[in-house]
Amino acid sequence: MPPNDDVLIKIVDLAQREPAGTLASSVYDRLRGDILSGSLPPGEKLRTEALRARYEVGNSPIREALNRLSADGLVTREDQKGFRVAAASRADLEELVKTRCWLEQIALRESIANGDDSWEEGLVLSFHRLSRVRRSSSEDHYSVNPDWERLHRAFHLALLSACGSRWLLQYCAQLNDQADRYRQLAIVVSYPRRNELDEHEAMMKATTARDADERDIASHGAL
Amino acid sequence: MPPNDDVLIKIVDLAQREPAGTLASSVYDRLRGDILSGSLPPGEKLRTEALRARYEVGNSPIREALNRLSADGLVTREDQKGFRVAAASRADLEELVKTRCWLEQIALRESIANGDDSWEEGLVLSFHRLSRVRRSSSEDHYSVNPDWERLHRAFHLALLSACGSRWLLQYCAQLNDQADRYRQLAIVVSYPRRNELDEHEAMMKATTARDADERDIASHGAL
DNA sequence: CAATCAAATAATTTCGATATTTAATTGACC
DNA sequence: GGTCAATTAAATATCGAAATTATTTGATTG
Repeated sequence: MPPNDDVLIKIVDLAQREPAGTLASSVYDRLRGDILSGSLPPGEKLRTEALRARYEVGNSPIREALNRLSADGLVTREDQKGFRVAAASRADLEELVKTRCWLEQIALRESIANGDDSWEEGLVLSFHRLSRVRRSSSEDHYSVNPDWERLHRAFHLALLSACGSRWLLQYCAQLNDQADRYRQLAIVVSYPRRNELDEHEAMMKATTARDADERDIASHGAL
Repeated sequence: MPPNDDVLIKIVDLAQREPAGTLASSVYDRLRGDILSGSLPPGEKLRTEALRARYEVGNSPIREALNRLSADGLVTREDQKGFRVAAASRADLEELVKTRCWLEQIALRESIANGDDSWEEGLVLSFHRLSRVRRSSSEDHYSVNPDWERLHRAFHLALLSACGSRWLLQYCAQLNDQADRYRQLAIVVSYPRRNELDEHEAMMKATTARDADERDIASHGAL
């Protein structure tokens, strides 16, 4: 079983996403982005009609996207009552952070134990890409830089990509999404102040050195 | 935050499922059952037309069900190429078992640490219900007993239901589904020979006694 | 005979409209 | 004035057909 290469390639290439081949997938991507960025706030009712207007497609693709997102946990669905953006609360966030810690700890441990050369290469590559873009797309005030967000996500998943379980990897990705959303929701009030670039470099170096005891790696960016 | 009660009630009432309120949900349930039971084998192409005939509904509910199932990992989707029942392989099974161990270990540990009285009650109730139905619906040869399957699933999830993370719980449920499928796929060749009733009772007693060291609990039924 | 290209066929995806269900509003009655 | 029932309005869920895309078939050519 050599899933490492497959997974790695997939993860690394998460960095530059290909255009969606179908309307439903395109709507899925855009809707997902709008939820993660917070431009569709938690609890917001997602009416077919409004979304049709927003994304300029028929109702079938909308409905398909919503169904996928509801299985992802970004949208809630109630039979005969339609869809809403998933709620957000302090309690949910605590649950989320806790779970993310549990799972990423395992994934990182296994990744370090099993990672091969191509994993390390992917790691270095991901880091390099991440280090070349700015956190904010503006200089003075913070405004979300989509490139950075994508590369940041790719870097984190590259770390875990050799854990040997597609299931675990997928779950970590899902929890990452959720955490991203909370970060976006919170970010308007606190412009990031840490030196994240250095943090990321340290993470990479510690990891490639197989230094599993840097356990706070997993908790980095837990909001 | 008291999510325990909500979750518990939800888990316990997984035992008797309510009728689906919408066609799409009904198709989702039936299709899911047919995949888990193996009557739709791994890799099988899922053509809209064939499913329309099989479940006697229109196009839209089928498609919605398939989209949800694909996010659940029971169905694979490729843009412009339709849907298939998720593949099954020895390698996948090993990955699955490994992941299930990791996650259930955490969930059980946390459940034992956090579980309250109502959790224990739910556990006893689930066990009682499970103990009153037979593994096989026939006496001499094995044939799947849907009641047992449902109650078995509910019992396992009741064990983990106090883990304090809906995410983790959902992941465990998902992995349980996958394992169920593999069990069904394998079961034709090996009629179960263990005394599962006793096993389950031991699991319950060890757990309510807060005996976290019975670590092989988590690996029970790992196929 | 193998390979390539084009037409025909089949399957997926999408749309517009209809039927059903839920939510809101009105109006009567206590 | 408030509550409940009936009616209206809105939204969801579903259908059947049209449009787009993949696959197969068959003919032609090197």
